Amino acid sequence: MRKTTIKDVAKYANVSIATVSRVINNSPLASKEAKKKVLQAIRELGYEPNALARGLVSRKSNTIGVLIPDVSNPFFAKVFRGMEDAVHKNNSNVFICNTDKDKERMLRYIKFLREKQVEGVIFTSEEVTKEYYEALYSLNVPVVLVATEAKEYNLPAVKVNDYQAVSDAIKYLVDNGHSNIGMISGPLEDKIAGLPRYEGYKSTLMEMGIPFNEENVVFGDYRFESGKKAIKELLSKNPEITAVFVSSDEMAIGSIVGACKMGIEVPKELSIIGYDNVSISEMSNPALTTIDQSLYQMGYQGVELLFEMIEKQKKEDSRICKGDTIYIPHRIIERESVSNLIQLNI
Amino acid sequence: MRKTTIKDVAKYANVSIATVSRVINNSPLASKEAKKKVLQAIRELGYEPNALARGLVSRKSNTIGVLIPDVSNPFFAKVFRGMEDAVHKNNSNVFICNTDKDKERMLRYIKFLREKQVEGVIFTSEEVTKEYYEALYSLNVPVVLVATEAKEYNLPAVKVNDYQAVSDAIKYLVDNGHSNIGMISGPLEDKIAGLPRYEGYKSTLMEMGIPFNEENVVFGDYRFESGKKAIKELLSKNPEITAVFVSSDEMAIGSIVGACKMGIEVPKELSIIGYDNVSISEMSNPALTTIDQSLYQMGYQGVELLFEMIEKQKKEDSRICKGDTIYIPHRIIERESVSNLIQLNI
DNA sequence: AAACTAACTGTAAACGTTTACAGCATTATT
DNA sequence: AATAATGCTGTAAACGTTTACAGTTAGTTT
Repeated sequence: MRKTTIKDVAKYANVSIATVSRVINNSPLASKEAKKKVLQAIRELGYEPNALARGLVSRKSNTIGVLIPDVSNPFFAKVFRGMEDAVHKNNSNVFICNTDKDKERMLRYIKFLREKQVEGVIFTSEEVTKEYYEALYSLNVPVVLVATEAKEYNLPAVKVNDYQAVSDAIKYLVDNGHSNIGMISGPLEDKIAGLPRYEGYKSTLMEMGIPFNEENVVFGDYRFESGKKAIKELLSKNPEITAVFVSSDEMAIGSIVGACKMGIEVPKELSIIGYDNVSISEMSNPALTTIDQSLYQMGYQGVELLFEMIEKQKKEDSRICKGDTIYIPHRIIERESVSNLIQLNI
Repeated sequence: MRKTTIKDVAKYANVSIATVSRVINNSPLASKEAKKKVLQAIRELGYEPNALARGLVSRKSNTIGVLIPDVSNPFFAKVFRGMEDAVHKNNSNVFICNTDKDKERMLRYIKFLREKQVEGVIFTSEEVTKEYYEALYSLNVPVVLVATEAKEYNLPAVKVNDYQAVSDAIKYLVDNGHSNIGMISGPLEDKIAGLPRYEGYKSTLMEMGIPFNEENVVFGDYRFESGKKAIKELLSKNPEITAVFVSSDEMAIGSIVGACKMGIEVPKELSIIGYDNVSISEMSNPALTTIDQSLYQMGYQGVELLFEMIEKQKKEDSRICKGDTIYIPHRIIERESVSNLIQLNI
């Protein structure tokens, strides 16, 4: 059963296909009368233009691609939701690609996006390796990085300043009277969210006149279970710790649960501050004090930037799409998992 | 900058575009020699076929649409992840549409999917109203329902049997010695997840010889905050309750937190069982005992079914796509939020 | 009344593919 | 030796749009 085409509409309305096309795209070249006839025909036949054909001749697919590790992870889910809303505000669509941080999947998807003639792509939360950069470059469309950056390639990016955010978190703990501060970090090989946070922790401690001690940091993989394990390890290495900065909310909640199983009460005996402000952080018991990354906004803004670049590229017909990193604001969300030692001592 | 096309490849390899096309689609009509020349040319020119043009002539977009309330909700995120994996296993792509349970958005998206020539659509977790059904029907492609059903329209669906699942949950509580069992339900106007679960609760209670009491059920909206509020309301109406079935995990975790704030210990003084087995249910404290819906599998299977139907429709050239509801298995995940009264009494 | 303009309309070419069809060697069959 | 079959190739039409261009009509200016 063939779908209704522009030809059918033209015949039905007794005009040429050019006129129909003009009406659809409401060009000023169509007369009132023609418009009326055509609109009527469209309604009666239930016509809907074929985006494939449109895209082919206009060279516009109205589609962008999003490369993201895993939408089922609450962190990415939130970021993606922001992206999606921005995409639809711009009357466009999005192909989503879960890469699982797998090289082959990533490369396959990039190829795929090319075939689909996407007009831009968002690359989320992974390190931009040389191989990835080349694949992206060959796409020949604007690329925006979200929750990651790649200064060496000069790609535009939207993220929070991790170093600064962690630094603020540590200062907050110190302001609350803590000086024996531990950390549960992501892996240091992770150049995006691992290393910079670790360094933020280390430098800020030193800046505040607190000696840095390697024993006070333990590593995890950002997930719940690893937080549960890590807190035990940390506390067994140094039971004197009164507060710990944890590199992700999920892992932080793991630490709370882990501490609880050890009979340690949060925040009375141990303060915990997380990172991300993912929705589950309000649901933990006690509710998690954390660094808000405005994930939704990060996604939204990344896509907005992408559309600006697409617009710009179209005008200038330039091939190269460079840009700086835009740092979006972060802030501390005070909930229940950090106690104020100073107040307590008064 | 024009992209490399099949013509460029043909010229470069000194063959006709038909031959190039044959090689790309590895048709047996291409000779070994031609294949070699063409492949070489493709590699050197970095050619990638244009999916828009392909789709136009072959009338295949290799794309399906997913209508889903909100991917940033962990429930849907998990379901969607299953869908996405199934889609990519079938060498296809997916347009995702967050409807926010908003009628206008839904209708707009359906129109949209039609323009994009999707070959099938997944409709998730909402009631199929007459208006929606008609919009979907006009798409003229197979539709599969996931986490919802619509017997009156005979649409194929994949979901768990809510009534049975709730019934099992109640029996489980009874088996653990509870007889004063409350419920935090979704709204009864919700024909998909509200009413059936409420009825499962009511009937099973009666079946087990426990009188049903309207006072023992309180309503929420499945979200955390409403669970927190609801448990207070429930307990104030009837402090004798020893266990409560809560219609979603998020709301159940809210109840745990709410109870805790009231100084009531879960599960020692109050048992709570949830519904969904969303990833955060392992992260609550105590970890939540719940009914597993295999969300990932639900999404995966829904998409698999959709592809089968697309295949079938292509062969039979039939317009109508009817089907039964496939109930996928559910099971009780025993964690820490339900206590066994019988064991305790021994 | 001729020439020009304005406001619209239709024809046809393009977009980048797939594929039916016809054609041409080459080999196999009579 | 003529015919048939096989294996491959290229030409051209189609897919459903957009849009440059030429054409038509009616109204305005001279």
